Amino acid sequence: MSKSLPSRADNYSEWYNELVKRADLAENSAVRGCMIIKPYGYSIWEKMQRALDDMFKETGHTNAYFPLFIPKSFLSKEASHVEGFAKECAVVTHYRLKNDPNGGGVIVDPDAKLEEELIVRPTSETVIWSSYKNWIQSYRDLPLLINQWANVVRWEMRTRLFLRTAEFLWQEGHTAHATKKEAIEETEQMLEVYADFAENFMAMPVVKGIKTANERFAGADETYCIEALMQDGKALQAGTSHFLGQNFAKAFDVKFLSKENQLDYVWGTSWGVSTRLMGALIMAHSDDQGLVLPPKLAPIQVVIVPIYKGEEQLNAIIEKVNPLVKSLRKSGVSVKFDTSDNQSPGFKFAEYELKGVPIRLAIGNRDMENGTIELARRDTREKTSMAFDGIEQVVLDTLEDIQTKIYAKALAFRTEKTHVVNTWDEFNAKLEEGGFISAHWDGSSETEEKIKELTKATIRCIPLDAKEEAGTCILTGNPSNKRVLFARAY
RNA sequence: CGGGGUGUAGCGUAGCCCGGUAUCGCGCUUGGUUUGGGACCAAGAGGUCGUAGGUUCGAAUCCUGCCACCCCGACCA
Repeated sequence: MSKSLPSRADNYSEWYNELVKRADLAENSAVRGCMIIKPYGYSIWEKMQRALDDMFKETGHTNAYFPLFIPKSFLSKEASHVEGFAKECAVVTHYRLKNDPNGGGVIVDPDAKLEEELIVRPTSETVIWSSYKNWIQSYRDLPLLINQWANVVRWEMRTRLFLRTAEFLWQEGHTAHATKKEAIEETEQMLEVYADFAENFMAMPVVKGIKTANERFAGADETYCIEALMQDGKALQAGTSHFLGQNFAKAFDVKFLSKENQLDYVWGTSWGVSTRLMGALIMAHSDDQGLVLPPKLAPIQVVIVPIYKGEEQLNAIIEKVNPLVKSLRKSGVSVKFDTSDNQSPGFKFAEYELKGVPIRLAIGNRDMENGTIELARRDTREKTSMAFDGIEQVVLDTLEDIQTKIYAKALAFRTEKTHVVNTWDEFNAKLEEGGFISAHWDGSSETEEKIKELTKATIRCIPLDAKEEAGTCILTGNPSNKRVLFARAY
């Protein structure tokens, strides 16, 4: 294994792949397209889960669990939904294996064919709505606010660790409401939750917007999304929140009796974020030295590396550092004091930088004599020698500062890479530079398709904060009343 | 699924054109010396050369099929 990572400038995707593996986040599995999330990677995901789950609970949702398998018939109930997912579903056809009578290990027992094939869920709207039918009779049963943490399978052609895998972990919220207004409010509320999480925990700025009809979720009336910009100038859809209208209620016959004794279909939403956020997190901040993790999601926030000659010095350092470790932990900081002696300090420095540990403290004999300790921050790679006394407060402040600074840096990058263009030539020129392009579009699917065909750029979203502004479509010259955001995307 | 490429120890590789049972580095084990930015010395362990078949006295090497992975397209969170 060579020591340094491929650089982002040389080969961005190779840099990404190598980083995921070297930082011990994940690796490919024996099954094509599936990934093994390793302990270090999983602990980041767990931190994301915890934060999101708390936010879901605060907004009134509860968790439940629905099965992995979906009867094939369920999937055909909502027409556009099937169309969207049919091409990428894994199907269970048999329930038993047997020994090959010809000797070659086990084979599928042809006598064990299922009467109705089962689909491995690509998403759970159908199973969940078939249950909601039994759970909802009256307006008093509404709203129904449920979330589940689960794995889903979408048989993708080309996969990349975290960004697109055949099986991935996610959460999917599925809610049912008495009124359209309330369902839309829920959809918008969850989009806000996602944006809040992305910005305040992941330190990743996002654009909130709605998808065009082409990019909409299969079965939704409206898809809201958060879009982030990666360091290579490509956009990444980081989360979606769908207003389902009455589509699934009609498909699964979910009706309720209102206060006015009127029978009506319920209104639905669904919303999800996945382990793809891990990919977003990696690409948003990391550099050629390795991961850069926001303190709020870093499994190890502070690592302490002792530098010593002989056991006596090590013991003195341990004695000095232990109280610091204890008090930092008491303040809720996750600390690793790495006293292992099978690696040199230099190796440890490089290793913890690769893993994105926000703060490194190094203490050696020199510091012991001077009453100092060295603090290195991962985001800027600055090292400062400072007084040992009072270091705890400095660490706490620095963690907050890193969280703020990496957000500011990512935001500055996005601002710099967001181009407002008015002509087709400008559009193409800026597209090559990468980034978001804010331009007028005539609102037709044909034009959107045409632009995609010509440039590989898609409309990421119509930003929620887009101003009313008269203009002409970048391609057709037809009138437009607001700008949309284009980019090449993951 | 189309076009291109690659499969040799845990990882990265040499050898392949020109057939004779595998090279080097990292990592690993043991012992010693080290430790302020990826330490050094010594001794070890580890390989049915992706897989199935063919040619041959003999195949990592030549031929054919298959599989996997990577890059570029079509599809997607």
